[in-house]
Amino acid sequence: MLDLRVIREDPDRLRASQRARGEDDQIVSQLLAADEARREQLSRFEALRAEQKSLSKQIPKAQGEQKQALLGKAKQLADEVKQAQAAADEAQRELEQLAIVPGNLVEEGVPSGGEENFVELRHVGHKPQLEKVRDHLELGELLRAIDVPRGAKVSGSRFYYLTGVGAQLELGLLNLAMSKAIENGFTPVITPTLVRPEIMGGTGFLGAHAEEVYWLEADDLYLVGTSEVPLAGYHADEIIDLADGPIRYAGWSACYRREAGSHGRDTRGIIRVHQFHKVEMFSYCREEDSRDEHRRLLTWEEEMLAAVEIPYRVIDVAAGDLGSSAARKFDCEAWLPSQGRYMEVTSTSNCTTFQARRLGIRERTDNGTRTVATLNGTLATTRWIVAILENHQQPDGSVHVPEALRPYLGGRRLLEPVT
RNA sequence: GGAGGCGUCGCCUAGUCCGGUCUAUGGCGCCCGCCUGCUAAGCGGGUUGAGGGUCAAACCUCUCGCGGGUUCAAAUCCCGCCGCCUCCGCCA
Repeated sequence: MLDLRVIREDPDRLRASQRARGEDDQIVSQLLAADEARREQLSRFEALRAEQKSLSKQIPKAQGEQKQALLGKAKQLADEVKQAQAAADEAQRELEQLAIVPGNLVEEGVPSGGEENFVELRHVGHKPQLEKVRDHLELGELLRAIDVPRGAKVSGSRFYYLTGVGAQLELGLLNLAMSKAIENGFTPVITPTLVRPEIMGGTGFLGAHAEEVYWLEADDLYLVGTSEVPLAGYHADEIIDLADGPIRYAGWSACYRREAGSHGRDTRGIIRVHQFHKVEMFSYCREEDSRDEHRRLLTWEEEMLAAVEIPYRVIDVAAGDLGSSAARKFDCEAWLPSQGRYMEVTSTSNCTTFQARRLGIRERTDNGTRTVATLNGTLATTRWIVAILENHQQPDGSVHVPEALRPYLGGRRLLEPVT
């Protein structure tokens, strides 16, 4: 949700932001009108209510006929107050419904356009020179690391088992990510993965992409698609202290996605699955610090990619592909030898105050409180195994283990096919 | 799953039975000022948050876990929900 003050004071900025996203800027005028209407209804209600209050004070003192007269008057006034309140509530609701429509104000410098209009910022690492390329699933099966048929048997399509070195690789990768996060000052957190509707909605995941989210009807709980959700909810309705700098959490969780709109995409292997694990960085900071914090999150992501020796590129995601809550988003995409393309492995978003406003996360200032900024970024996920297997494959189907992961794989430098 | 108890402005707490004088009491902590060689103590004032309003104030509305209801009037009565605690049952 946007700050209404921004809309009042600088509607043109919101119009420009809407256009950059490729969305309608008419909404801005509608918002201003709704805001004005709400203000009128509210002041009418407040005036009536004040009158009612003073009348209520006179009643217990009055006697006999005078009291009866006051009671009659009060009763009439009570009806008016109720009507005025209903009108004010309605105006408020209308405003809120409009206010959730526009996405976050796009940060300056974001490329405009849609999904394909991203800007490549840099390429890092070297693509492997391979004569014969096996894809991650073939390699995973040779290593007895990935078992898709049994995943499908037990749970359906887009489910899988990680077995043997596959399970070790996953645990190692996530542990490495956690260790690095802790070194960088993050507090490690294992989060709930079932959350209430307010939290899911407050984080912005029940908007356009509600279809992506699993919902447990019997309990009215949602399965999170990322620990960003419970980490954003962690300080919901709290006033936090940012005097000593950003508050940083590294969340470890299972993630669940319905992948409802992606039939036929990435159907092979474990690139796009319903359940995976992720270590997610999450920062709370002051709005004016959020740009710097965003760059730091990106740096930490790149350090992690360097640690597992994967070639990647960094892209600056275009305005139309930001999703509603991000003001800017950088993705790191790993090279995928089997497909000759890049695949998203991290994504870091600066949500500025967009999420925190809905969730009521503020800090104290000299005159009152104000909404903080939230940011998130991926540190490692199950999908990384795809990039690790493919980029480190050897001609015989074995896989080189990046040095940083060796401690988690019994010191092994090479994973070899099981015969 | 069963039974009972609880939720008040940072923390603790009075108020809830019996609706109006609650504009929510007191203490602790914190902030400002006064006083006192320093410290401690003492004295006076302030101290939930949100939305309006103002140059700034004053001031107005909402806020006693959340939502609804009854009433001229709700912290107080009624209903629903959420959370916490105790005991019992079940369970990794």
